[in-house]
Amino acid sequence: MPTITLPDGSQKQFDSPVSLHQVAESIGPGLAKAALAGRVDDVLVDTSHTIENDSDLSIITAKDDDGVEVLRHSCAHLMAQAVQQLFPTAQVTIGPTVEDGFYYDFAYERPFTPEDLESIEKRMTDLSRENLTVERSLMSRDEAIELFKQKGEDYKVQIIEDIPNEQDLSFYQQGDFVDLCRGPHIPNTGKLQAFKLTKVAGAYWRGDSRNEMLQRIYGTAWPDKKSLKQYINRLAEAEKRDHRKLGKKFDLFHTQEESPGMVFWHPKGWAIWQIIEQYIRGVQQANGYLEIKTPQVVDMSLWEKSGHADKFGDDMFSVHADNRVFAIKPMNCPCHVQVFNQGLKSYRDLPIRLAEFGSCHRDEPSGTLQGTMRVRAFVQDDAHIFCSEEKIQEEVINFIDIITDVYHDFGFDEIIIKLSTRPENRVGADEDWDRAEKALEDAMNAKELDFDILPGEGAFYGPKIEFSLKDCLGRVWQCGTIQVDFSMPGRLDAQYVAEDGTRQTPVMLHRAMLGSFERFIGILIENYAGELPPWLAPVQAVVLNITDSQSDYTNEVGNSLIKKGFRVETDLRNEKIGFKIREHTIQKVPYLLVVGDREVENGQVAVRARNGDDLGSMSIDDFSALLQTEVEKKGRTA
RNA sequence: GCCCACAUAGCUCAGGGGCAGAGCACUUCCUUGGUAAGGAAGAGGUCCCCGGUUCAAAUCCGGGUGUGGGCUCCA
Repeated sequence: MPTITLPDGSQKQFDSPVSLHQVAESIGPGLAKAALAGRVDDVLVDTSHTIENDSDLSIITAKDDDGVEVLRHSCAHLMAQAVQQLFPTAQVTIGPTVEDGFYYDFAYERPFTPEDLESIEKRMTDLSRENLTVERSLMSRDEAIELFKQKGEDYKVQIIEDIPNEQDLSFYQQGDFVDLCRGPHIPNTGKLQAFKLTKVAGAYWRGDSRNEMLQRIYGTAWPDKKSLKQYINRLAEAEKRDHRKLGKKFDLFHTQEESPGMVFWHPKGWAIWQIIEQYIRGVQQANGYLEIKTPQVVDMSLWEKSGHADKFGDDMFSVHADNRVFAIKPMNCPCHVQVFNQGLKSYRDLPIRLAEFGSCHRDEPSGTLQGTMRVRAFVQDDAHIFCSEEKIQEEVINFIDIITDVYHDFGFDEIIIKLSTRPENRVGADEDWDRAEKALEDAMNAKELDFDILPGEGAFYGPKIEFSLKDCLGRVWQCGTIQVDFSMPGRLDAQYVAEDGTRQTPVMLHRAMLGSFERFIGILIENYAGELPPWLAPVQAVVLNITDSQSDYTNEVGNSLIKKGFRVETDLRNEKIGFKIREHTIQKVPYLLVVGDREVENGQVAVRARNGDDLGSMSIDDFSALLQTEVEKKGRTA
């Protein structure tokens, strides 16, 4: 006689064990129809699940995140069923949900083509219309192995064999298709109304690059057609913002075959770069950093000593000269230690914060390159803080203050922070790790920051904090980091004289705010969809004459603004004013200054904002003041 | 690095075993026009590279390079 407590606290009593579906029906036929699964005492179950004892229950529909998750997972099964009907020799492996959708990996004798995807999707629609009941059943491990062996599903057999023997396994059957699955699943395939297969790709069996490659089909699924459409629109919007597309459109940079993974920066792209570099330089100067510059090409022996050759040798470019082998530096840290090592340092000198806009090259695998986001040559806003262990926390707190400020200046309000702790393979004593991890954690708690802990994800030489930005489309980009390093100062003989006269090895903190300029500029372009705020815009204003007769005045206006330090161009072309306005508006120039006879006469400019607003006519000084205010706001909206 | 797709004018792209196409951009001329495209003419190509098949290859086949989407990787 179970008493069931619903999320609103109300209770229902039943004379005998009831299924979730029956409970839902007792509440209302609408809910019964919408029910996809349920949560009984915090365990997700199918609607067919029978409740025997007093329990808390919430019915899950497509309005719940869990419901959408179930929907997507079931959609993966639907796809697998369609694939096996169309391609009977295809073997199923795994089919989990991912953000916004799902995938399923198949082993098949040939790759699936885009045409295959179309027919699979069509079959899925048919199967959904058949409204097949999805039934759960239990089987012993041995029975299950026997069943899948019979079906020739070698991969499933492997999966089942890895599951401990004692537990019974649950299976879900819909029509002719049965799959091993923990569930829960939707009650019938008719619930799947809004889905689309998106792409086919290779994926290694069990995610290991030594294993064979399977065929992965990705799909997306939503509670209704409208959400699906919104999702597709969101993808289209993201594509429009693609930094590679906009980089070309706005003439910021290009790449070419002869230099894969390396960027040719054009004047406008480099202008953005320089604005950012000068800004970061200013921030660092204001916070006790000393800027340095170290060589690109350094004898391999240093990299052997630092440990890089051993661990990253494959990723390092090298050059030969004088019968020696040199590495093109993949990181700046060993060079920074060399600078630290010049001259005897006292504890009074610490902390020493050495910063470099350090150009690094890494021979990344060709398949990983992507626009300016993942490249083989990049510049980091890198710095290394040499300090005593007691100072770690203070330095980390300072850094958190600086980086939050910097991100706000760039218009990012949502910062995601993660602490990565000791990995299995590591150097340094456990007590050192204890203290370092605690220092990082305490620093973040002192700043009252929310953060996730990623156990085992730290670098081999120390724990780290990673700072990621969420852009306006909700995408997350890892940018900043601060990492404690117990290893390198010792390996490279960094020392200082302590208060008691003994030689001590400093702790080194690796830190970056933007990560790489290449990547950060790519992120900015996509976040702003190319519509950079005035402080970052490569061209802040264009002065346009209406006819040739105003060209002298146009040049005067342009030059006087350039002299004030603004980035301004003139457009004297023999074109109609509407044409010129259109072109520069498309180029996302923040302000267009139109000059006709009226303006010449009054010594003014007619100001048009990028969004089309007419700000009226004003003097050049007034416009300068207006632009200056905008520039000082940086990316902050408040 | 692995799987799949793609590579044609400066850009976006169509075409396709038999003289290489469009729109925009570019050049010249006309036009001097007040807030998102004025008009006319012209120029522009090793159809990514190397092989093969064929009377004939930009087109079909093989290899390479690059790019895109994934996988692995990302100190």
